[in-house]
Amino acid sequence: MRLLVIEDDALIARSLEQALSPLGNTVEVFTTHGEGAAALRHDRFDLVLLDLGLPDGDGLELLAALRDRGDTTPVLILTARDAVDDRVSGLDHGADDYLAKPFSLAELEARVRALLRRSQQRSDNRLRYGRLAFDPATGTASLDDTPLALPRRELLLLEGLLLHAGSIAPREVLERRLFGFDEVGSNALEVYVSRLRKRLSGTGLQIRTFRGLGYRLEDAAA
Amino acid sequence: MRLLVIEDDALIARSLEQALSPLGNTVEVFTTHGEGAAALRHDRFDLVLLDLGLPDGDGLELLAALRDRGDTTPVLILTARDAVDDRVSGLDHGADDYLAKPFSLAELEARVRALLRRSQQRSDNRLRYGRLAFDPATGTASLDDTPLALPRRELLLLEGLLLHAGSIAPREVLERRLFGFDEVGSNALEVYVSRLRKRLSGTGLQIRTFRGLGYRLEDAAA
DNA sequence: GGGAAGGTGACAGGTTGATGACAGGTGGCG
DNA sequence: CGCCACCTGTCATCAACCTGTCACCTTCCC
Repeated sequence: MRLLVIEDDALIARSLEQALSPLGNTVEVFTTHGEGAAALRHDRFDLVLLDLGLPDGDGLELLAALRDRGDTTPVLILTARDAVDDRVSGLDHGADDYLAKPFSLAELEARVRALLRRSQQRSDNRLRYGRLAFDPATGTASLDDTPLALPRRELLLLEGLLLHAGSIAPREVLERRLFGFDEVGSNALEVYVSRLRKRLSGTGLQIRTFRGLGYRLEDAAA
Repeated sequence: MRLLVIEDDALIARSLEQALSPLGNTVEVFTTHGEGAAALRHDRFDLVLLDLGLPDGDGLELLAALRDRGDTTPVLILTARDAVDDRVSGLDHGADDYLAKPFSLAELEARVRALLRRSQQRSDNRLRYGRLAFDPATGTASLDDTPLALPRRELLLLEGLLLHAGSIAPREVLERRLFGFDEVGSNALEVYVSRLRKRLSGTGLQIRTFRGLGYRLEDAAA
């Protein structure tokens, strides 16, 4: 798989490269939109990781131009945490998924795998675990294919748990996912865990606590 | 840096030692695969120089066993002749590089430096011992790559033991690590050793007491 | 045997996580 | 605007777990 990373922060670019290369991918890095656009015109990639917030231009234009040419290469957008607008307009402009900084490498890998899988087999990139699924494209969770109406925070929590499906989602990661850097001043995370637990009761799924570490989504049957 | 040399030819072993020690490394030499394997089970090295053609066993098996344990210590293979087969299967079995005898010391040094640099840069300064690993970056311990939920004090103790992997961790060092200068007024260390032992039971690892000295983490199999 | 070092079960007190309740906020709708 | 339903973060309270201590036992060594 050939991946193209368009990201100006050398540190982030490097960690992306180091995370994705071991999965058997060739990773190409460019630090400006101009270079990235040129690469996309002359070359074929299986996935593009695009940072919108680069100094030299509008990432959305790059994306729009790509789609106008009929190029359907999957694009995963990287945005700063609070830029919800970016995310939405990114998806509008034809992005396939988004990732808010800061993100964990596990999260990144999960998304990249999902996108690559989809582009290979035309299957969807929904995150699944047991009877649960989460579709990043529409931002909706579902249980047995029937949509779940979850409040925003609980949705974020569920998504965070699904991204770490099978392993423990660290407290800090979940906290950052729900509250960003807003430094919520109490046991808010526990509250949302509790609320989500209540909703999951009867679904055969449960959230297990790992003291000092975090939480893990589990099949109650196990 | 700690280097392990497994090589039966005393002359070669000596010249390896003499070439590598001046670079600031501690070099341990063993002349059989059996001894080398034992050393690798009980101790942590930054690099292993492994001669495949030893009379007492198959070096590839040693290498395979090492990787099966999840040990990613860099291994540089030495082979007698320009045996391409050995080289290929060595790399297949998880070796990081290969050197054919006879080799120049300059070449050896260059390869060793490259491997050490790479392993350092891997920012993977996890401590390992057998199936156990501890990542100082996240402050988490794991067994076979699944995180262990350990209370703080037991985690500190485990970390202390891993820091001295292969050798005896002195009592006072461990006490200082667990309790700082708080001068705990009883047999608290023994209590935590006992608790950690209980948790390690069934993992194939054990904590052995050295009266008047301290404790050492050991592979129960040995 | 006797003394010293270490091992371990039990316990009180502290800390972390879980959960119900509540007040303020937000957005829809007349 | 006023009402209502619902989402959010905080707190009080409770449960689970961690921590250090002690008592008493085992092991080692003379």
